[in-house]
Amino acid sequence: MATHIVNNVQKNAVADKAFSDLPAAVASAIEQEALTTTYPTGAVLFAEGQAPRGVFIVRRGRVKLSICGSDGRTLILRIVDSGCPMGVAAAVSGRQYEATAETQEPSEISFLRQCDLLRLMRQHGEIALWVTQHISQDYACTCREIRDLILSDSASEKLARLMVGWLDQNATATNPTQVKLALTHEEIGQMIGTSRETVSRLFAGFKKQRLIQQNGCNLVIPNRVALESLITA
Amino acid sequence: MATHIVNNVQKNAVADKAFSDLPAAVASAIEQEALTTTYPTGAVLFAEGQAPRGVFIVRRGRVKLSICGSDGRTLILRIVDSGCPMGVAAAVSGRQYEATAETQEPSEISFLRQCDLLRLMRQHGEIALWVTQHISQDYACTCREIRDLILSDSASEKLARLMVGWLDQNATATNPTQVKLALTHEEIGQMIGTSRETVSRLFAGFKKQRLIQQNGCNLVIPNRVALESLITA
DNA sequence: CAGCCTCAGTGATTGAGATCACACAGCAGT
DNA sequence: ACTGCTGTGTGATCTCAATCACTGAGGCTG
Repeated sequence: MATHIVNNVQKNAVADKAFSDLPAAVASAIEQEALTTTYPTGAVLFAEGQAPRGVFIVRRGRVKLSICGSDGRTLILRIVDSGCPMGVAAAVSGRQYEATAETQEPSEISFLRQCDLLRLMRQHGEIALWVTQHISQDYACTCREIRDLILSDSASEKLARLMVGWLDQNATATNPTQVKLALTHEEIGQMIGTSRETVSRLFAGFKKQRLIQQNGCNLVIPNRVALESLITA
Repeated sequence: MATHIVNNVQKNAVADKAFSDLPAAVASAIEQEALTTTYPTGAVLFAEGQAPRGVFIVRRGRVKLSICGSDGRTLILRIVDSGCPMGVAAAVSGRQYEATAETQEPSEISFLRQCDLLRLMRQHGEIALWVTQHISQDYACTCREIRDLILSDSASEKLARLMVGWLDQNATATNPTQVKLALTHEEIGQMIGTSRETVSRLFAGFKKQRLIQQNGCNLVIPNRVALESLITA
């Protein structure tokens, strides 16, 4: 019973976060239309190239957004967590999904059908604006991604960049120098566009240089500035 | 006199193209608010990192959209031509411009202030939708860009991809196997993320393999299929 | 416990492309 | 003609990371 209550509290908190920038009435309009489901790890919500069916909103869990080349190589665009909608651009434009969304852990996902989304957008200007701002956010994020992949051809710079990004996300945590490492070396490689082996070697190198320490899945970055100095170099 | 008339005709045609998906009344609402100016080659309309001032719409000419790394290297996202709005995402979200826009030839550009754009979006649902679809189009385009840069680490594959893209844009031309080469090798390198010298060498190689012929700024691609075979390879 | 996964660490080799360093062609201006 | 300037073509060298090929470490299941 206790856990049940806790779950409800969490759900509401997440809902607030998801639609925090919308009037409550409008948010509940979305809530009514959306269908929420629980997925296991590794579930594919939608795949690159599919015709859009609607928008998925992460309520709980983490989802990996990636694109892949014909040669099978994968690039992870970003990891999406609670409160973020996915596939908005595709749903609005009718163009095919630009990426593949796959759950990284058991996740609770809300789904809003394309036609319902468009209708809601027409009815409520605020929703249209909300959608637009989320797309432009995704766009900006993708531009940063592309920049980080190009402006640094040294793999160590890319890794340093990624880690600094982790620190930024962690700014509010109790221990801001520590991040939970929820990705395999392979996945890290897919985020920065290098091979798994290179990531292994870079980790070893960073440890030797005392830039990072690792115990289990906890990554400690004692000296952020030192890491940042790798970036401009 | 004759040339003057021709110019007017072109302008109208362009305007039609720009707002072809909007009701005429709404399009003219935009026209009224927008301020059209002529820029020389090399003018910077807005730069990466600047606070957004509004949307720029290309009426005539071509504009280069690029992002650049701290080390000075540049990546050209795309070349924008008549009818396309630029900086929409930034104007809508209030986030800084994600790229730099620079004219590649003398160009006529309309400018719509951010506040006017937002007001128009609120007043006319169609404009909001139009904006949203343009952003999602930019997003999709950027995703393709990122894919093409990653899924091929051989430079020749990237160049082949780029050229096939040129052919696609040229589908309607009188001679569909011929494209006008309006970019320097340096710029081509910036589009596919390689050095100028590599582009030179690749061109030489392609000519030797009879994949392309070049006289002046005309590029003839006699055998599209052969070029495409480089891509999956 | 043995067998079988997935991850991680590390050496050896290799190759593609960056970089440096030229030479040259075309074109504008004084 | 002389001087710049910008864009191009090409050789020589070098460096970084991909790739191949292992060895282990830990976790799960039968």
